[in-house]
Amino acid sequence: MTIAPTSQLDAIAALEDAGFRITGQRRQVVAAIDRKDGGFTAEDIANELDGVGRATVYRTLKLLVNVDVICKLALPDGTPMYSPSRVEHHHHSVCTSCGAVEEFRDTTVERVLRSLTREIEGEIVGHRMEVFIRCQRCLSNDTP
Amino acid sequence: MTIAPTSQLDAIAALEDAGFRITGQRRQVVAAIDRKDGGFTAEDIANELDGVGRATVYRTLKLLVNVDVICKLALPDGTPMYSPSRVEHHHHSVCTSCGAVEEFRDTTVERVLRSLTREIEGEIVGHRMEVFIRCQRCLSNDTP
DNA sequence: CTCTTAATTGATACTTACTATCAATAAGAT
DNA sequence: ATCTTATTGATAGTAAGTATCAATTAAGAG
Repeated sequence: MTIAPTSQLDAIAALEDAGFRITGQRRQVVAAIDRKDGGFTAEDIANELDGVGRATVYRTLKLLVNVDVICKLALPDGTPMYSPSRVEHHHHSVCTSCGAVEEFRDTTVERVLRSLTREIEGEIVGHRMEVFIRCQRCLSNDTP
Repeated sequence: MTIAPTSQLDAIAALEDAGFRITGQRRQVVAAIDRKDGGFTAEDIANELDGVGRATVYRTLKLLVNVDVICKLALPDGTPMYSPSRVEHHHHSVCTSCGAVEEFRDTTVERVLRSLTREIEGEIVGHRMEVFIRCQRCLSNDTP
């Protein structure tokens, strides 16, 4: 599964295209996200960026979710996580031990959703699918 | 899709089987859940039950999730909802307008998960799938 | 039935993840 | 360079819990 990396420029362009102003703070948040490669929390970003207010971090993350630059997802207990969104129609695997997030695309999932159209009353407006795993690294650490 | 209703007794038995004590408060929480038929929030239960402390309501809900009597799920924005769990291996459709929750069982979903075993590194320990809908009732109210 | 003891409870305070308010600031169109 | 409106940050508030701990009580033992 090869993935074209979402660059800083893409995220900024996405905000610009959606008609939002490009501010220093938004650049900083995007740059901080760019440095991550797995999942991250809003607090991670807020703590890392002393020059940017907490409210602005949360506002910017919400914006980036809306323009599809990042995804908001959740651990089994509901703890929220964010993850850069690189693949078009994707889902996530989240390691419940270390919080590592991977994207995966599976056409079968899309097929399931189409088949659900028949099963479910009403209009499907969205979905969420997360697979919880123990990643290779954590499994290795189990039996040292 | 016919569903065998989970009764009060089932929930109490599940707690008992798991080695928990059966208290008046736990009975009250279970009874309150029994009166619901779609989704509900922890606050719904807490407000309805004046004789039971908030902490106890939250503790009992967590217990009931652990013994598989109810499920905890979430709206697209992450707002938590609970729902009685009647079908063995199921997923949820949640109406984003009115919060109505329906369970559905789709064997294709299970097949997808098995196929993901090949795609995903690490050991799958769980998953979550929610389909967001606008239910028939809400769709009807759209165009009066 | 009574005793004993560990599980459970509730009041309170605290935490996490945000959201609202609003005066001050700064993008970016002209 | 100016002006308008979006954006920001400090602060306070909300939602959904969790921790603490003394007081209570379920349920197994006798």
